Amino acid sequence: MDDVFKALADPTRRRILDELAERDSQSLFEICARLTTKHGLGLSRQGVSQHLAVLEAAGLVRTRRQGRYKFHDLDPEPLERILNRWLRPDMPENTQ
Amino acid sequence: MDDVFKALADPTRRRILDELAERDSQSLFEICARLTTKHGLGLSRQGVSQHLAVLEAAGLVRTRRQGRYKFHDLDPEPLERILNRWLRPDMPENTQ
DNA sequence: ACAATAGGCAAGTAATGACTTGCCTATCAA
DNA sequence: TTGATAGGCAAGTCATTACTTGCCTATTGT
Repeated sequence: MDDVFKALADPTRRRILDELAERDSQSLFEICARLTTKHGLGLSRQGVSQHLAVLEAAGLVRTRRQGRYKFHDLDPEPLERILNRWLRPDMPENTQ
Repeated sequence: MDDVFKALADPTRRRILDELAERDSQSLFEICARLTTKHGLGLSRQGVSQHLAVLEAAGLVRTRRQGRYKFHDLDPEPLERILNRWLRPDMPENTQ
């Protein structure tokens, strides 16, 4: 749980989630290109790679290797669990 | 919006939100006491005060002065807007 | 009035995090 | 098999942030 909040704390990572929400299964270079063109973010490939690693560690992004490509997909499941922590106080199993 | 994510990034601040979700209208000293006793967190009064300021700036906590006391209340509204960002992609006004 | 209580302000420190650069590995196409 | 493409690893820098300490203001009880 801690990892999810920390992952969401950075605005660039939130942009990446936006990007993956809009179009699934993008490679690292695709994400790089879109961040610079669509969102005007100019940061190095390695910068984006590190952000993706954080998102993956938090369970917000799932990856699959295919040849020399690595595709990234959004997984919104951890967000739903967050939601239940303070918004649905009636449920018993909020032990995060 | 940015402030909300940054506020949620810190585990101590999340504990404070937990505490306020459990019992509303606590003063700074009450929150300090509960953090140390219930959650085993040992940090200074000023530390807690700064955390509360961050939460208040993010709109997650509302305060009201009453004599020499300042009471704190949880406001979950920003959380709802945050989570709609990736969980409900159908809604048009997700421009956060 | 005075001491105790509740809280605020500001500066300093130590740790965390974002980002870059340089180099290395793996896959594919010619 | 060689060159180009996709990605990974590791160290270094710079900014942010969490936390403390010391001192100051305001309210309350005796």
